[in-house]
Parts: sequence; C-alpha cells; structure tokens
Amino acid sequence: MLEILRGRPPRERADAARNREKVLAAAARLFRDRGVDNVSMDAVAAEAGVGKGTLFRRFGDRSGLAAALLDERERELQERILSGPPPLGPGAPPAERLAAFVDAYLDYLFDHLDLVRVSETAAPGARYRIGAYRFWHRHVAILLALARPAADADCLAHALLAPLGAEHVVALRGELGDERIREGVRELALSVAGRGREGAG
Amino acid sequence: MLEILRGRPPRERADAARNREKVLAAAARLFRDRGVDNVSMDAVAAEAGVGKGTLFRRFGDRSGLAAALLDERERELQERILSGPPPLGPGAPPAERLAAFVDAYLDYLFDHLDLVRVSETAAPGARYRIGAYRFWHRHVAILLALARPAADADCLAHALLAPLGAEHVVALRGELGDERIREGVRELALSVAGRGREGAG
DNA sequence: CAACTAAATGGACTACAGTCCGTTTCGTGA
DNA sequence: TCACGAAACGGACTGTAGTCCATTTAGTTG
Repeated sequence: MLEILRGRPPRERADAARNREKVLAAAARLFRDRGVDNVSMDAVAAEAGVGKGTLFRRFGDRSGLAAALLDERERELQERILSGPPPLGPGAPPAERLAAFVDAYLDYLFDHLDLVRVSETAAPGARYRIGAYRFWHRHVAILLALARPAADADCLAHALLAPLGAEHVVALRGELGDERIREGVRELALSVAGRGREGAG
Repeated sequence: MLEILRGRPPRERADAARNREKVLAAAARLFRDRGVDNVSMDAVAAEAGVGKGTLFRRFGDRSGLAAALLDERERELQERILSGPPPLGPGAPPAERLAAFVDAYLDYLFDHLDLVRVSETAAPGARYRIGAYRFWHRHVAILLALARPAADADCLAHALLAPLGAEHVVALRGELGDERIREGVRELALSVAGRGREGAG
C-alpha cells in the first residue's frame, strides 16, 4: 500500500524488496559486530545469503550501502530542521539556526562516524552526490543568504560544510577532541554569518 | 616525505637512489601522458623497469608517490611563505597574509589538482599525515592567533583548510568555477580572521 | 680482493571492489 | 492456468592496491 502512495513508476518486485531488507539487516549486524572497516562487500553478500551482483545492483557501491543504512537517521534530522522546534527548526534568527544545525549535525555525525565516512569516501566524490549533502547545503545556503545578503551563499555554504566532512572529523578527533571540533565549526559558522547581527559587507 | 630527504643515520644506497629516480621519472611521464587517474601502480613499476615491491617499499602507497612528485612544488610555495615578499611572505598584517595564502595555495592546487587529490585521498587520512598539511596548518594557525588572540587558532586553522581539500575543490569546480571557489574561501578566511581589524571576540 | 651482512629487489600472492552475463523468477494478460 | 517479457539473480571474472619473502646486491671490514 505505502509503496503505491509513494508513486514510483516502476514498482519494486517482491524478491527485490525481500533481498534489500536481507542485505540491510545483514550489513547492520556485521557492521555492529565487526566494525564498519572490517566488513567486506563479499561478507555482506554472504551474510545476507545473496549474490554479489544483487548487492551491487541494489546499492550501487559500498558508499551507497552505507547511505541506505543512514537514511532513516538522516531523514529524522531533516524533519527536525524543516518542521521541528527552534532554534534548529524554523523561527529563530538565521545565525542561531546555523549554530543549532552545526550542533545537531555533529551529534548525528559523532554517533555514526564510521558509517558516514564510508558513505562519503568509498567512491570518489560520493559525498557531494548524495541527496543528503544537497539538503544540508541548501539549508545552510538559505540561512547564510538571510544573514549575509550580499555574500555568495551557495559557495560559502559548501565551504562551511567542508569541516563537517567525516574524513576531516575522523582525522582531527584524536588531536582536538569532540568539543573543540564542535566549538571550532560553530565559531566559523558564526563568523561567516556575521555573528548574527552585522548584515552584509 | 621530509624524513626521506633530511639526513637520516642510515644513508641511502646507490641502487635505491637510482630506482627512486627511475620511478619518479616514469610516474611523471605516465601521469602527464595518460592522466593521473588512468595510471595504475603496476604500470608505473613496469614503465620504471622496477618490481612492484620496490615501488611500494620506496613510496609506501599511491598517495606517497603522488606526494613525492609534488614535493618540489610544495617546497617552493613554502619558501615564498617563509621568506618571500609580502603579503604572502612576512611583513603584511595577518589577515592580508591569510588571503594571500589562500590565493597562492589555490594557484598551486588548480595547477596540480589530480595529483594533489591522489596524495590526499589514495589512503584513508592521508591528507592529514602528509608533512605539507602540517606546514599549511601551522602557518594558518599562527596567522589566526595573531588576528584573533582569543580564538582556538589550531582548530579554526583546520576548519579553514577543509575547503582547500582537493576532493572538495574537484567536486565543486564544475558547479562553482575556479573564481567563485577562490572568492568563497578568501571570504571565509577574512570572516574568521575578523576582517583584519576586529581583534578578539 | 674475499667474505660478510644489512639493505634492496621483484614478482607471485592476497584481498577486495565492482562488472558481466547466462539463468531464474516475478507479475501480468490471455 | 499458462505463457511470456521484463526484472532480478548469483557467482565467475577482471583490475588494482598492497604484502611477503626467497634471492640478489651494495658497501664494509680485514
């Protein structure tokens, strides 16, 4: 029923849906038990009782599989941004919403760091092609445009998202620790948003 | 990389030095002729007339080979920063030096984008382990500490370097173009440096 | 110059991501 | 119920990064 309402022209065949669930469950189990980096695609296919071809046909590549596993969590955060309470949701001033986004995104990131890293780095340029990145970018760009009407918001939004890349955070977590990373990106966001008051240059 | 060239107690054997040169020459030739992304490590070894084991023993991995090829160019930029004319070299106010660094680094990056991308991404976390990254980070951190004494300069410096990552630039070059990327990062740098006057928060 | 040792060598080997394609299964329309 | 085309399947196959180790070689010492 639900699939019918999410109108997609070519409906998913029953065996395909069953296998997709089997793969997602197997991957979640293996990633949890052995750690994301110690699980090969062959292992996922074997654990799911599915051929390699099926696995790759369904998810494209390793980063696609990771993205599929993150989908629900991502969507939850997106909902809170679109229609949750301020300052993360609508209603607060742009700079405050920006800071709240950085905080909330880092909560999400720290909780799923290895998986997000795979979803962003397993294929070249994967991060920027994923739908989720487009969402974060659009959100940040809109807020920046409100806070700094004269600036190139699209470009600054990409630059602000760069230090939120999983690879960056993984590499610096040991040196800086979670809280300094959080404060640093927050500070960067507030600086570029004109500290919430300045307006355009 | 620096360790290899700086005097180490055990001197490099003659055959090792000869093979290193053969490999670097072969890699430069193949990368130029076929494009960095179309050259495998096997191809480099074959072109150099050297075994695979030798290639990896000398350069560690694919990103190490790329880093070795970039070494000279990197050093040239480092020299200009340490002792060249202002605003890139010493003498200009911190925010101006920061903007000059962004410009000069992007010149270097746009000129060698594919090779830098390999040096940063061929191995996980490679970017942050390379000696060059440490240099850029230290330079930016020192300038930020001068411009914003109360801020966490080390952390902000990492965040400012994030949008200068080759992967980021490669992914956005098509969407934004070189000049918007340049202006965006420059703007970010000036914002976080307090636009050159503000001082600490 | 010969013996000796630590370093260097090279190519077979492993592990893994991703592709290809002959075979099987699903859903449909008669 | 059956027949049939489209979609999905699975596992053999390919290409590549990186490892391992038996063999070779450079440099040193007497």
